[in-house]
Amino acid sequence: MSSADTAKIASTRSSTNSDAAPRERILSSALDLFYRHGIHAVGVDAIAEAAATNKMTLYRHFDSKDLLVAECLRRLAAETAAAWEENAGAHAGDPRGQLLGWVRGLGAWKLDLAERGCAFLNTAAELPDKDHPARRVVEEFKGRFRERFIALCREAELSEPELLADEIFLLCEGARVSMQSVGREGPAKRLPEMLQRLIANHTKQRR
Amino acid sequence: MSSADTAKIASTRSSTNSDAAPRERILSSALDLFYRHGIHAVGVDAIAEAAATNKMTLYRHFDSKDLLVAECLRRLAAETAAAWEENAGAHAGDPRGQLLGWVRGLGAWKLDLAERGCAFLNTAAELPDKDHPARRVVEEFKGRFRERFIALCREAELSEPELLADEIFLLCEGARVSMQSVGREGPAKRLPEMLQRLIANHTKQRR
DNA sequence: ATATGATGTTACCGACCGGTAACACCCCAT
DNA sequence: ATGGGGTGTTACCGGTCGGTAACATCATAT
Repeated sequence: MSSADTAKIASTRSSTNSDAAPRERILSSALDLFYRHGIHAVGVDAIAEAAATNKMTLYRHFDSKDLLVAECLRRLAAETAAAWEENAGAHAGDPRGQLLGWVRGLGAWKLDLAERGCAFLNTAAELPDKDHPARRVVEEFKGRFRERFIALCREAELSEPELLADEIFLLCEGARVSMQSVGREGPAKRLPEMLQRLIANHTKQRR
Repeated sequence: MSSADTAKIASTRSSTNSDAAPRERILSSALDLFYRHGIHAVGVDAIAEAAATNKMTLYRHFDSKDLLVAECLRRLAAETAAAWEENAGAHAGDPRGQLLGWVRGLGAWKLDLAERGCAFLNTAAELPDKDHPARRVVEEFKGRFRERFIALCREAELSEPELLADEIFLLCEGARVSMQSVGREGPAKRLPEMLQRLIANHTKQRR
């Protein structure tokens, strides 16, 4: 189909994540390659090579490529959840602070290294099959993400918490996904500003 | 990789778009299949079969699958542009009416048949190569989309038109893309409400 | 030292996919 | 009728990909 795909895939495996267990190397390499090149475009051989191992050990740890994809997303979801918890810990008992902290973190770095958009949404775009193991991870992750916003908006006693949370959710989703179409300097650049204003508008009574 | 893919692809080619020129049938069939199953998952044979023709005539009209994908998106972009023009005509000289009209149209049907999200964004997710012919179509389309919002917000003399337009843009993008992760009954359901309020907030002077 | 488990190596299979060649066909204009 | 252009049919090629088999190797624990 396209030009040389596989040739230029195995690139940045350099020093990151060496001397870890093969399973971990495979997971992180796969996550990286899937994100940068897409799932269909990355073969298991390329993953194994990037992880400094081989296809056999890959299949000893993962039953199939599909399950590997799902496992990658589970790992990414866990990392994101950990970031959430960390942010929650930094603003314990202060839901509004948590919300604003998350917004600040979004602008600081989350979006800068998201040139290829959201890994979960990209996966959903590539795997339309509702029964694919990775799809369930995507849906569960995004669902939890949304619920977390709702809970936070409620706890912060902002007005119309559900509507506000969903608006925040959509803005975040749009920002990540827009990286790939209108670029880093596009609308996503002003996301923190939008979110801060939005939250301010829902502070105190009504608007 | 997955289970039987190709088997259940050629399904709904029934009565739609018969008796048209082969090129048109191929384009609309390809657009439909690409959207529902993803680009990588749909082979040219499946497209030809869905278009009630064969692979040879497909390749007589399109030099490669990649160019077919790009042409499909060009067609979709043209259709969307036509819808814009139609909406503009219905509210001639009334930019605010155009904006609200578009918002209303969004809630009415645009999102209902977008179960697989945005075709442009899905394509970008599947084709990370910046030089792919389809990517250019995606970027150009989304860029124009954004600019249209900006122009409309300016003409409607809303406050902070650029920021508002980008917020509308991100909300729309988020809504479409969220169809695939949190479903039709998720945040996207309240998109029109969000947009109307947002526009109202930027009407008159300041907030 | 030796047994055991995890890892590396090579080769291979079957399936699918994008793309092409060669040829038969059919419709329509002259 | 007789072209000729667009279309259908079949068969094929080269390459890639997911997944497996069989065997060699290495490290560690007892």
